[in-house]
Amino acid sequence: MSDDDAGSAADPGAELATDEALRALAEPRRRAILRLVAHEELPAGQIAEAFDVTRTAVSQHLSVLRNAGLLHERRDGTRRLYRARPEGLAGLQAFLDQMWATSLHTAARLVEAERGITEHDDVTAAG
Amino acid sequence: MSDDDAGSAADPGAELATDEALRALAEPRRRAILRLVAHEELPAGQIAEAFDVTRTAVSQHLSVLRNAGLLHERRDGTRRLYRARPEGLAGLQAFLDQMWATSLHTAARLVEAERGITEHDDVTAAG
DNA sequence: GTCTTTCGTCAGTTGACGCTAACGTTCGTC
DNA sequence: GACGAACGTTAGCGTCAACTGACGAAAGAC
Repeated sequence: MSDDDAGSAADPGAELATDEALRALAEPRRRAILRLVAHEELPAGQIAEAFDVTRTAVSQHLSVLRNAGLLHERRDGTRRLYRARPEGLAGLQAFLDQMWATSLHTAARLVEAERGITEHDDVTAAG
Repeated sequence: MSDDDAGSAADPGAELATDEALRALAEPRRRAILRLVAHEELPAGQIAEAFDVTRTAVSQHLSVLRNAGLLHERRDGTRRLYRARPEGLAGLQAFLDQMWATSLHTAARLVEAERGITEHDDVTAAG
């Protein structure tokens, strides 16, 4: 908490959750897994069969996704059924919405300011 | 394009753009930079001063963000002014929206199916 | 109790990424 | 033309993350 944290978010807790979710989604294979279990609930083995990597790799991906709050796990005997967890995306939605609104507002403001310069009008409206 | 691409998106081009944007946003410092230039247009040097890493590191982050389409660059003499580019987030918005809708729909469907099992009623409504 | 199935976890290796330091480039000034 | 300022780029290094193979744990079948 010094002069280092330049663009800090309003809620640090939400930022941490967003960080995990973002890091989890940054991997293409994890996004593929998420898309797979977004359509239907599937056991780990069946998810692993959909890719040409080992079960181990898929299992680790599932752990990352689950820790990020993006996956819902349900036990069924020896099997573990997974499905996407919509709530896990809420933080990202909020992050993107705020970023979108802020940058759009700034862009509009800059365009207006530049138009004021190029047209060389009186800038009584500004301020 | 074999049995490997399990959860392929509808538009492969959009997927590539989403991948770059997601990888760019996975880094906390890059998100901080993006938040910084979302509020106002800033030269590279001033952005670098906001963090306790070298100009080089910040410059590389700026490159990543720019290549991901998340940043707008404008020359002003020797200076280069940066601001967030809202359009770059559009692909992510679409990705999240679709994922959200699909997983929500699936979750509702599964709940309904399980309710049909537990209540053991006639399932004439299903289908 | 024993065996099989399903799945997670633990070392170990390899590739990717972020950081620093040094150098090159472009622009403005005198 | 020479100099300084503002940035980008490259090479090298350390670290983290993804992958594989081997092992362990939990649940059902016999």
